[in-house]
Amino acid sequence: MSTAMAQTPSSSAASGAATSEPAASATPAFSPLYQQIKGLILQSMQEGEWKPGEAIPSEMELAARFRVSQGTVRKAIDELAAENLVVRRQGKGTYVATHAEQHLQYRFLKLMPDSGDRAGEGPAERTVLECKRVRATAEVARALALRAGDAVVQVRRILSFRGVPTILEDLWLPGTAFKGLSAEQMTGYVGPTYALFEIEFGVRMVRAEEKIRAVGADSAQAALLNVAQASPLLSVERIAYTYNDAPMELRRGLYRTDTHHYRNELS
Amino acid sequence: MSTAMAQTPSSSAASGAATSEPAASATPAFSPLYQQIKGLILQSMQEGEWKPGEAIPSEMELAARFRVSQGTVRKAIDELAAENLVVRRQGKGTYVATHAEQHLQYRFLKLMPDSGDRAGEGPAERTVLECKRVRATAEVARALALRAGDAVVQVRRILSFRGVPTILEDLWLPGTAFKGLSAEQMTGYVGPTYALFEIEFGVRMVRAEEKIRAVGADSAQAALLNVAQASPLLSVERIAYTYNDAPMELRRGLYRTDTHHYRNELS
DNA sequence: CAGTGGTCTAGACCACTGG
DNA sequence: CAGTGGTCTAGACCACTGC
Repeated sequence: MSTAMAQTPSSSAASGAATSEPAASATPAFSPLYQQIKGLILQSMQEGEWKPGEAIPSEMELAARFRVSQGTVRKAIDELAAENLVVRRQGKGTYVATHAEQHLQYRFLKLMPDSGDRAGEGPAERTVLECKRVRATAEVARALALRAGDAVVQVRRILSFRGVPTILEDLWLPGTAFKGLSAEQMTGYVGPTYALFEIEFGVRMVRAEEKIRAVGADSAQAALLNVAQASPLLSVERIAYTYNDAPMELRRGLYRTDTHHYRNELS
Repeated sequence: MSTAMAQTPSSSAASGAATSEPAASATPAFSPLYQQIKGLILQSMQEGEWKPGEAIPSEMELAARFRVSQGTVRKAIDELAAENLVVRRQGKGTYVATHAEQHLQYRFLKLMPDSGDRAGEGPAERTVLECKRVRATAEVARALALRAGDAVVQVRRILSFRGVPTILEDLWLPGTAFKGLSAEQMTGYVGPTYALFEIEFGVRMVRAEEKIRAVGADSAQAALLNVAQASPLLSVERIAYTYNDAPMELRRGLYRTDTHHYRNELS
């Protein structure tokens, strides 16, 4: 699996060399060893040393590589696991999380059928209405941390369940990272769209923020979703981020909530 | 538990560590020591040994009490902290979480002003329209795990921000636990409603589930929220639970989302 | 069986809080 | 200063997976 392990530039992590930095930069920043280790593991994941779905080295190996105890590596991995960046499997190893896994499939889609059984509904049927390169509007540029006018890929599609159109959504993706994304690709790919992004473009979405509103369907939207004009719909605006908190997708969804609901758990 | 080793008094931690309590025993399943400790701490919180806002014993004290190492207690508390049941403060101690704290105030209210600054908005102004004892409908009974016809307290109120009515909500609470709840109490109390529930009725909400939909305002709702009839509103149905996963509140909110939005973070 | 993650211990030291 | 939570280590053993 992992190739060479010599590549550990800051493996000075050895003897608690945490603190003493040149006082020049006003950063008294003390960060615990395990946080530094976490950062190094994260960095290796970003750089593709271990790809989504692959196993990372065992705790023992990582402890040796970073010259720390297994417990310290463990705490670093604990945090990565808590953030869903990594999945632990007892007796097997620790794996880089991926959207291409059955049980983690719809991690970002909180819409559930009122019956509560999403599995019984089968996979969503996708209809791609549009997939084109355009220039970013000011708004899209702001959301994606681009400049207005930069190239973006815009996708419009409908998701249906049991043949009933339920979600109408528009996606905007940075043009450079998603060069070559086509309607055929988005239609034909079997599995979650985010898995396609991982596999074809090497972009893994790690977290997302959503702003939810109730809106009335305009005539075009109503026609596409097969509801009456002005019907109340759930508007879900999502910004999804990759590893560095870099925004990589803006998505605006309109959800029908006559047969489904958005489910959220608070704690 | 399996170890028979002298250094691993796991059984004594589970049963013998019950110190003064009756030790509900009947601990059937096998679970790690730290999970058992977590359960015991939880139990003490439920029983009111330490009340919301108070400090629980130090890790060392708990370790002695349960006859386990500090590390094991630490892992138990780590989980409780991750579930927001407890708050750690370095150098001071570990405290039972409470809704009566400034920075944890609106833990269950995800509606944000579009400006993003909820603090700048000031506290919500509450108008209680109704607070009465009624008999549970089948639906309310199901949500609260009661029997249809059982007594419940029903509250209807409006929350306004900067004088603008923004949320219309109905609450249903089990009649036995909330005997004596009055409109004056709900109006006059300074602080989150959940803090009032904690202090006056000893009921602490620990987690909640929400089902969100887009709906159109009927004429009565429209009048109360000062919007046009059929305006799209966010319908938020919440069931809040106490310690034992016992449902203690059903709440149906209608949120205006023309100036606010429901903010959610996915990971 | 060997190798992985998971639990538990014991002890050391660090960082923060308050009197 | 003493007491708290926070970090780190080293070593032991347990539970699970696969060969």
